[in-house]
Amino acid sequence: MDIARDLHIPLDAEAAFQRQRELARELDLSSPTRPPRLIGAADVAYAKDGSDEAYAAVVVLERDTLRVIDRADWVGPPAFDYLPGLFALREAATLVEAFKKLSTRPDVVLIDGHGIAHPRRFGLACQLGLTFGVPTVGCAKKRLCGKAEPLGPLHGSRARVLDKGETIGYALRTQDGIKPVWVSPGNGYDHASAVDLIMSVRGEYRIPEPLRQAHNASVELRAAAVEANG
DNA sequence: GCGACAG
DNA sequence: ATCTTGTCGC
Repeated sequence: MDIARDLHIPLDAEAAFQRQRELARELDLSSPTRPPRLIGAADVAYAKDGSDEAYAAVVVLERDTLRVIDRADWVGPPAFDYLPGLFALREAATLVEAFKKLSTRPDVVLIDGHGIAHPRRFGLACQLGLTFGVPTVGCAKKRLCGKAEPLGPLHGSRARVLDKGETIGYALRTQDGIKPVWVSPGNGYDHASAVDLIMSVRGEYRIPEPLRQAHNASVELRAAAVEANG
């Protein structure tokens, strides 16, 4: 799967900000044309010691069974230090390499981070959506920007996230009495479809099952590397 | 000027 | 993200 498009994101922070604003205009935020059957998810773990090593994992699950049917990974150094709002500079390249090794083409990929719920409306999920050429949805564990309206205590409760008068995403309760996750379109999705998708694969934990599997895969990848080396 | 700040 | 110490609950 080597259809990765080069977005030409500069490594200079200010130039990268500007490029994010440009690329945000290319996003397709309409509802997906067909219901997804194969759900991908991507996550990255990092070395516990100081070594500059990233462990990227992408998995593909069948939506009906929530079973993993494909996985791919990549290990190597991240290109950039983490900076809020420039998360993709650090994480995107590693996930692209893993994604290219996938033998299956998912209908949508869940990303551990924000989509348009981002200061310049171009979070990691947006960048990967354009790069992969596959629809993406962002599902973050914490808010980056904007303000959420109050939401109910039960699973399925949701509240708009507003930033500068604009709806940029939803806080979504995936389980009763558990902290919400933060859902926003990456590319090829609208708000309502993104929230519906997360609810349809929420599984039994706060983190939706595909992302939980991707997280496990990246952590296991790191464990295997420690096993092999030092 | 003072916080806030995906992973 | 990762580390850290203890605590609460199934």
